[in-house]
Amino acid sequence: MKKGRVTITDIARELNIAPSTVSRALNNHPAIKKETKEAVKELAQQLDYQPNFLALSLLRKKSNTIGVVVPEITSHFFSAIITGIQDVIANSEYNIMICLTNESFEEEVVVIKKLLKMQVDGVLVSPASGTKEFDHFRALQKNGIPVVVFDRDCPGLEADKVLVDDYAGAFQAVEYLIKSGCKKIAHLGGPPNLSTTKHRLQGFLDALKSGNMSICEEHIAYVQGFSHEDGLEPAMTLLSSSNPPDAIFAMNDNIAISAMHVARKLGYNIPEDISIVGFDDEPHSSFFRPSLSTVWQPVYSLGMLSARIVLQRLKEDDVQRPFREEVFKPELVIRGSSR
Amino acid sequence: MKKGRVTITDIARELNIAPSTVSRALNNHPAIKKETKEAVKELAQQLDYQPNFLALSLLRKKSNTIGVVVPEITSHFFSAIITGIQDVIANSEYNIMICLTNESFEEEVVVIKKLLKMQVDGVLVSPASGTKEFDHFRALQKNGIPVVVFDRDCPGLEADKVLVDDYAGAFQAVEYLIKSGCKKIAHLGGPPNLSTTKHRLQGFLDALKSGNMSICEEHIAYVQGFSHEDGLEPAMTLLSSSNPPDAIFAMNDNIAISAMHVARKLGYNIPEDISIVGFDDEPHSSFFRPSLSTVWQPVYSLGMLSARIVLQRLKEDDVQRPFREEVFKPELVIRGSSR
DNA sequence: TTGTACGCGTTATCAC
DNA sequence: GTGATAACGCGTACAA
Repeated sequence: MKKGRVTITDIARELNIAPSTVSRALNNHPAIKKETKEAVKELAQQLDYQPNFLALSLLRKKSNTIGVVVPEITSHFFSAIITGIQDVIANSEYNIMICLTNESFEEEVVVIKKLLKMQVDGVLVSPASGTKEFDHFRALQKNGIPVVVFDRDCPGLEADKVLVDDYAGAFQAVEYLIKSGCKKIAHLGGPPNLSTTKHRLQGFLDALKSGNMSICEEHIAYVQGFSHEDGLEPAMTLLSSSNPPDAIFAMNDNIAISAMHVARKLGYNIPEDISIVGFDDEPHSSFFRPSLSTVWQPVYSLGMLSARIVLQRLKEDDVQRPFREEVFKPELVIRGSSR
Repeated sequence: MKKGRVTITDIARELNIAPSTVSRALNNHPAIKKETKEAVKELAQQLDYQPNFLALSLLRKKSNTIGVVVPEITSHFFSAIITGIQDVIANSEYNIMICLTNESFEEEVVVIKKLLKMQVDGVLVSPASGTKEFDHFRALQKNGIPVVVFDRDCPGLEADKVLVDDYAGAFQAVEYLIKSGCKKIAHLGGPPNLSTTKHRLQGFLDALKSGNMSICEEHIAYVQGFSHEDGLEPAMTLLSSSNPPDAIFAMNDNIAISAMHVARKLGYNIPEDISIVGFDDEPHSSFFRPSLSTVWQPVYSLGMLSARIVLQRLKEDDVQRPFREEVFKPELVIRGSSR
């Protein structure tokens, strides 16, 4: 009973039986005398015996850990997804290990290597905005580690995927802006490489086309990142031009809020002079004045489903089921920032 | 070279040497022939040998993992702290395991047990709002696991602590409100048990006292949680009473924003009729109209310092240095929601 | 019904 | 300089 934790050997010695018997008793092995079993269990309880997780992991070649790789967690978007993941995993035998890439491809590669070294059993990943190659993910798969991609797609990578129909969300938002009478609709897009950026842009373009509106190149701008600050300059360029738009469909709520901020500074009335629509529906977005129209995404469900898919893969083990691709439908939420 | 990962035994067999020699070569043991060393390293590289983390952990009785326990991560506050922690830990030999308690004492106990079972080497924790006893944390310490408490204090628990001077922050905010001419200052406090709630309340009370203002019980209300929704009803009660306040000092930005929302609905002009000050300085707070006056906290630094302290404890090992208690100073940020 | 022996992958210790 | 051996804690095939 010294410093170290109590092991089955300690219990065995105490009871004058073999460690293996203790092991069997603890694991409810059928062929074990009721009395020994009870004696063992009682002593184990009394000594507060805890099975050694590390030893079990080594023995089973299974760390019971699932890696979760995300660009960042300070936005509500990813933190809500992670909460969904966590709530599912917490009720399983697994633990999750959250890794941040800070939107950097290089850091992502490092993190994946780390997870590989740690022998995680599965990985959930939303790639960094700079990630164009996916060989690091394939390296996981080659080692038998199932990979589930969520929110941001990895084109060409064969894996389970849980995505959002960004195209439909964007299309719906822009279609609504057209119907509400906007004639010059601009788009503040995200980092160009991202699947979400591409799909939302395409939804924007197709909605314009289907509404017989002309597409004006100068009404499309891109932001460098996803924070409020990243939206200020592009919004300013857009709104202070000689041919300003009368509506903005922004990549996300932060950017939309920056645009609102800039628009007001320039003397625009919202929504009278300009309509603004965001994407994500962050909790505080409805508290702005005017409250922000936006596209809601089922973030929590997205996290939960991603986690469930990994757990199922882990259960199947060797069975080779085809990859799943689940696509959630976002929903337009009309509030005060648009006509 | 079948499914399993390549081990030092594989390399040893290939080279007709002993596994222990391979181990020494890989670890740059001084007494080892240059040629064997090079041969081993080359083959290891070629075979993409990865040391087995699990085996090492078992051998060293050290998981190289640090547990991080927080109530939630959807607020910017905790997610920014975690980002700070992660940025420090990422440059060490350790990994972090983030666990959410959802502000529940019961879940917190479960999570701590899990971390104990996983044999984490250290734990960073910010207790749930319902946590009043700390025996589960003491259980960690008894097992030789250093505990660092951050942001929310655990009174009576002997441990390293990284806190914020909530009292000073609150005092400063309320003192400012008094100086700006407010006569009836209300407080929207948090869940009563939390150290942060208590200290901010005390700062509020003492500032009133030092300003020779009377303290009006009906101008103090409490919210159940920290989201926008939690602030609506208490704010409504406060503002629709027969004796409404002309200023509100709120527990955090979310609650302050709810109060602004309610105030506007009731026809108040901000800040002419009522001043509102929050706490936290969330990134979007400056984008509200009027922009929110609030108390800024050095969240990222708080996370970094907490992580550094744990790392140092882990390095010291057996040395019994006295516990540290670091207190960060918050800063009042005056913006448009106050006179 | 229970004990013995072995292996999971690695390193430290003791031989040679 | 290098090889054999033990040990970390556990589960299990095999033997009794």
